[in-house]
Amino acid sequence: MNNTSDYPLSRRPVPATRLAGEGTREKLLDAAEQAFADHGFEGATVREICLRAGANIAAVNYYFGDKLNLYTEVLRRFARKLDVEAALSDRTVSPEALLRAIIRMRLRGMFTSQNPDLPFRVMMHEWAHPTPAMDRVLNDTLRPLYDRFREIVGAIIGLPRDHETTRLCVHSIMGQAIHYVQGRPILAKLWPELTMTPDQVDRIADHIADFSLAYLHTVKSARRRVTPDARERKRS
Amino acid sequence: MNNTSDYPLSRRPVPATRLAGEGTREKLLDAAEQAFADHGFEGATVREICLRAGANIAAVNYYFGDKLNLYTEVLRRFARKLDVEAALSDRTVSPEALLRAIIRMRLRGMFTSQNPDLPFRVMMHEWAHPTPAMDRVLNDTLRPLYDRFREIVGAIIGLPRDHETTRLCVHSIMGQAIHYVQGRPILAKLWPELTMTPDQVDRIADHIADFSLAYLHTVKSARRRVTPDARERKRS
DNA sequence: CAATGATTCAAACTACTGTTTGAAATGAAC
DNA sequence: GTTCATTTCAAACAGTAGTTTGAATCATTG
Repeated sequence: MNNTSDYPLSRRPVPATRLAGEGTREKLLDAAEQAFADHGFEGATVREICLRAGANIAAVNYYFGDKLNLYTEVLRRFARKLDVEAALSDRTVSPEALLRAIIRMRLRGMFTSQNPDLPFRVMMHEWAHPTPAMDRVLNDTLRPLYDRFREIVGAIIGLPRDHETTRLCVHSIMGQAIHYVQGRPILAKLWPELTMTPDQVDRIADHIADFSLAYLHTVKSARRRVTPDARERKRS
Repeated sequence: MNNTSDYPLSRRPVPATRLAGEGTREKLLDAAEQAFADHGFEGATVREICLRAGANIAAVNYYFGDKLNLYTEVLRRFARKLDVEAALSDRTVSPEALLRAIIRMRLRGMFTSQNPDLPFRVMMHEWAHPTPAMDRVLNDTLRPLYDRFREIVGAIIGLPRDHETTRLCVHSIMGQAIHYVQGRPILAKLWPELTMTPDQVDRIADHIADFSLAYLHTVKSARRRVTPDARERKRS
């Protein structure tokens, strides 16, 4: 009764013959992706998800046990798509170019793909209102990306990825990008011309890269001017 | 029935003698501030607010008609505190110093004041999940601050406040600061050492100022190198 | 003191949430 | 065609939300 981890009891044997069944399970996941991306975990309702999936209200509990398990499954599916982030593994280009490419890719995924970047939108909800399902995804998916991103930025400024300056820079960049997602509703009112056309999105991405690299290069050259291993400048 | 704007029907005459009554109304507002700052509009419950105010569950409806009106009133009260932003009006110091002071003040208010900056925290919830009450506050309170901030940044880079570059820079700065508020729960897991001590908060504020001014000064000098009125650089 | 209006209170009401239930439909295997 | 587990379904359940109600309390006024 307490154990929720192994839910689809009836589905465990996988009786080698199910077509319609697997269909609604998949449809539920698709509908749930959309709903959770739109309204977050608490905002999305099981009824809405089932309605959009063309399934009965009891379908969620039948296939996933409860809403949280469905949500966890959605996060897991997202994780599989996210973690094979092609650009993040490419070590042949300069870290500066990599940084620019990552920023652009993220923003494009958010605003210009035919159906917007659902994984990222769900993450944004988590960012503001974390759920119990977050811990696992955080460690499995988000942290590797975060660590890799710190390495890239660290490479640009010539500091280890654990250095406070590196982390502050990483969060400055993340903050800029996330801002356009998190604050979209209010941004639209504060800046009506911001319609997020593909052109505009690319310009925003370039701006964030330019804006950030200006400081990163400052740190880099400041470090060059001092003797290496002298890490106690900063915080004048 | 439809009109919700003039609710306290029974309170309109203000019969010149009410002490206990005004007391609970004020207590409700105080409790609501805290609750809305903690959980946002939807997350906060009327029952919790009344409990914290030591009032009956019906008190909210008696004094404010409904939850949304109470919330609007809270936002209005915040507006009165926010809009006389001392630092924002000071035009004697350099815009750079002003920018730095504003960033520091905001972050300090968020993380180190004895009771944290409730207005700002409520705004952060609005930022992610806007409510119908937002429109009025947006125009009355947030937009003037936003416009003034654009002027300050515009003064630094020598561009009008409506220029796209100015706006992009403004949002880059806002994004950085908001990031530490919005993403606090997840930041705490991604970066456990970030305990937001007063020292650390000041260091973050300085970093955001340094990070941003690096680019702003780039734009300024880039504009100096070209003939004035030539606005069509940028977006190489 | 009686009366009047403002305020408080406990309880119920309505609506919505996630969840459970038990019967009905489905479809493959014998 | 019967059997059997899987899947679907409508309905109800339990819990919580905001809101309403009508009587009880209180304070002030005539």
